[in-house]
Amino acid sequence: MTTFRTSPGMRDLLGDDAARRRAFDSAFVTVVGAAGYEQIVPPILEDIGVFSRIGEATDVVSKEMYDFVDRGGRHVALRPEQTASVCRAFVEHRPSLPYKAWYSGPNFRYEKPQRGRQRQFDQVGVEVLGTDDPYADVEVIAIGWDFLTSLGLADVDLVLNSLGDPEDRRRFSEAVGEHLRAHVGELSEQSRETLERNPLRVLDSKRAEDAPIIAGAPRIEEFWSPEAAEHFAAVRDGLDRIGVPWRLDGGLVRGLDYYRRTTFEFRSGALDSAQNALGGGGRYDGLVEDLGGPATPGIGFAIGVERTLIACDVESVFPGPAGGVEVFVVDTTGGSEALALSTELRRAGRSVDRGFGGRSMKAQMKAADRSGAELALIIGEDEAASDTVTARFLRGVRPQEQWPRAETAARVAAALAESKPPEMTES
RNA sequence: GUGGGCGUAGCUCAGGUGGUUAGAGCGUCAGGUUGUGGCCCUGAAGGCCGGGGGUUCAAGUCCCCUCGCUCACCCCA
Repeated sequence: MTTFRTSPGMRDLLGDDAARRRAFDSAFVTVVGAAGYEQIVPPILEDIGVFSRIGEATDVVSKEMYDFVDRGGRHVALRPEQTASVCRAFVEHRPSLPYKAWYSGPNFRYEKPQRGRQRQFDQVGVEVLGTDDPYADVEVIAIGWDFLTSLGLADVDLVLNSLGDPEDRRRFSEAVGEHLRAHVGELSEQSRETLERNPLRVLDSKRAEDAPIIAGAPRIEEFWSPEAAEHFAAVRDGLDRIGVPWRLDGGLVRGLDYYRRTTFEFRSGALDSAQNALGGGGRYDGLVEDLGGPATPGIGFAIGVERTLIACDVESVFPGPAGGVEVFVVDTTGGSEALALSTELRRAGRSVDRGFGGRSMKAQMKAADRSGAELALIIGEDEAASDTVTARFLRGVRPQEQWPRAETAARVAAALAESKPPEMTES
């Protein structure tokens, strides 16, 4: 018999891992919901043209796309990221401005898998379309920062840069290319290859032999237009105003071609430097137009879920919820009593589990213990005959009691209310 | 895509230079307690040793191929 396992770079999330993933989402929703963002759920599959606009020169588009021709002859692809999809949806539906949206879901890139780099990976993110206000940049960055902080992460750096306007970026790229080609003999082999494809990305190199040449390279700020410089100054002032710490890095060049002006990255000191980016984003004022829409400015970020959870593990924060039920029903009369009682309690709003298969009381009690339940409700021959249940308290010293069957739901409610600490009231 | 390391029970791992029925801890199940979990004790189930081929009287162990994971590079979240 052949067995199957997950495809390379894809994995199952069970039990606690799935619960943690859900809690991660919910922490994100708390932050973006508080800022007036609405959810968008674009399809996972799009016409490949949607993603080509990310940049034909990028690896993400040129080498890593999961694309195929469907039965109708359409050339489609699984999304490698979601910004392009959101912009396509924006053009298709034209929501009112500014359009502030958040998303959470899987993306696909055909790469060699590694820890913190899956072929199917989840991202959460936000996009703001329709305003070029620098304080929109600040809001977006602050949301990312506050979200990571809310998870308990402490060892995170916000790295900031501005690529200027498209013309600035083009001139800068040219000047950098010129400089690097003048020193091509001193560059590392990898950087020489990168130079051919995208000179700016050489600035990202962390190899020691490249450092002196990079240090002597032209600096981006010399190429900023007055407008771009002013925009970036406002972004930095805004971050200072709300106490989000940042660090300038003129070498920050993100992987996708559509960025202009503000770019940023959240880096974790808890991860290896090769994969220390938890997420990042920037301004992409031309993308909506590239997708056939009206000239519309945009800014957003995406945060990698798996990688961020690894950082949480290293920092020992965000363990995720414990799970479990409140009540476990033990039935040694054959199971129909547990069926009836657990259904009744569930309909009354309690979380209840029970055993199957008519196992011994000892086995059922073990299961009750493992279920995490506060309370075990036991129905044996005696209880069935006397129309009662035995309530056994699993987490404390309270002795077990016998309750009239008809009062069970009310008694359970009272017992659970007593064992829980009083709810804190929001001020 | 390139190179290194590693694949033994559900999980974490032992298994010098090849040598009968492949082990431990944890977990699971059952019993010790003929109606009571956690602690303790006893027992059981559970592996074609990632897959295929080769060398050998004999392969978990050596060789080749392959798949997967992992690390580095590349790239990126």
